[in-house]
Amino acid sequence: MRATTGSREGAPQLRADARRNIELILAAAEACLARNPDASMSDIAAEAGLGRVTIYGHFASRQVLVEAVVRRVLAAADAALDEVDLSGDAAAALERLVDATWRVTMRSGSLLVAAEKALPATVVRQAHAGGLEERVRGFFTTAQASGAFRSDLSADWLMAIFHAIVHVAANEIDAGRLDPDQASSTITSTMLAILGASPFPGGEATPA
Amino acid sequence: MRATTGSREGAPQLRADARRNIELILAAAEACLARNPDASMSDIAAEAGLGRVTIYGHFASRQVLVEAVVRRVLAAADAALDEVDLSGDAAAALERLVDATWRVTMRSGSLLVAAEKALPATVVRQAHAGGLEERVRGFFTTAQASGAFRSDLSADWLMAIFHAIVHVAANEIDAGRLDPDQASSTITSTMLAILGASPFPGGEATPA
DNA sequence: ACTAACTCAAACACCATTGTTTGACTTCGG
DNA sequence: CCGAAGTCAAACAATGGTGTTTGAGTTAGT
Repeated sequence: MRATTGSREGAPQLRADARRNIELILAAAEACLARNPDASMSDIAAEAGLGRVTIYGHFASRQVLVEAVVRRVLAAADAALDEVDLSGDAAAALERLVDATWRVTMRSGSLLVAAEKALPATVVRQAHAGGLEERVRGFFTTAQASGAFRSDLSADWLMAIFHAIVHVAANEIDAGRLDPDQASSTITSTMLAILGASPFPGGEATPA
Repeated sequence: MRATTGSREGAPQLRADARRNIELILAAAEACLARNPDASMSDIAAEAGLGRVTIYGHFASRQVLVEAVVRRVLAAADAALDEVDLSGDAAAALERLVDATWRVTMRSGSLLVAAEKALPATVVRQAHAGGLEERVRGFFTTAQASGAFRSDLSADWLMAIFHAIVHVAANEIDAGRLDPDQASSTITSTMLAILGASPFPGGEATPA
């Protein structure tokens, strides 16, 4: 091996199987860490069907690997959320946002926990800040400014609550107390209540 | 030492300093684990100002110690919440409940994480179930039945959201994005919105 | 004051993990 | 088909945790 890059640099021209294995490793690491943030390199290697040493051939350390996985997942999330139409009726836009966020979160699982444990914490926040957070915060603030959402709770607080509720839904499903099919609508309903907005026509049922 | 009990059993009649040290250990473990769920026995011993071996003299293993701490904290929480008057106006009762819960949570920190990592998970849920959860769930269900809170979200979901929001508040304070003095009122305001209830007279400001 | 209870530092065995090296083996690419 | 690139099992050192033993020192209780 030349330099245990793990990312693109000059142009080492990796062989085809090497590139394929890097992909396997990243996918395996993503799956393992989503299940258990403390997954070891052996676990990941086994999941990838490769030798543990092979991983070190491409990623210099566990930290480097975790960082690569986090970047990858966050990039995918960013791309997925970029597709979401946040214009038009705020309540309808929120439902679309929740749907997309929910799908993304299902894939990531406890990966964020692994990240915050193995990374300097500045890396995690910086990676989140680039695009992802800004997009959601922008949606909340403009909807607040237009009067569609209440303004007495800060956009930061709303974002934090939003993320937390999504995670709660995942936990509740895991505990068997929430039907997976109802997760998205339950999250939307809860968020709409917090935001002080009426459900859009055809959306959630209004309480008596 | 006789039997490394850690709890009451027959009646070994511990000496005064032993009893005092057990108290020190439990307090130190509570503080350490609240800070870092992975705190080692050495960390805890240092925090208590005792030798590591002394801990093993009273608690047979790390798991036993963590379990004891969890029980202790949960008992204290249960006692604190037992003091709360949950009768009368539902919104006012909620504010009292939030206040008490917030105070309790401030002390526990990430201890619950430590518990779920070191304990068989059945122990944790069982310990929670005894009194604590039942009291809160009971409050939600009766308030829902009386029409004070919306009924289209399950009491389980509401409880989970409640706990999550309290934790979010702690994190946001930690990140410097939330004023500690406003935490309790922000939580109350958010929960009232979710519950579809109007703030009680003299409570939170209503959004336009 | 005397004894039993308790504490504690040091050293031990044990285990899981990370990260490295070696040398034989397999596969890609020209 | 041949050489370079890549893989991998085995073995290695280093680290850091848990749990135990020992033996000497300290403290409580009577």
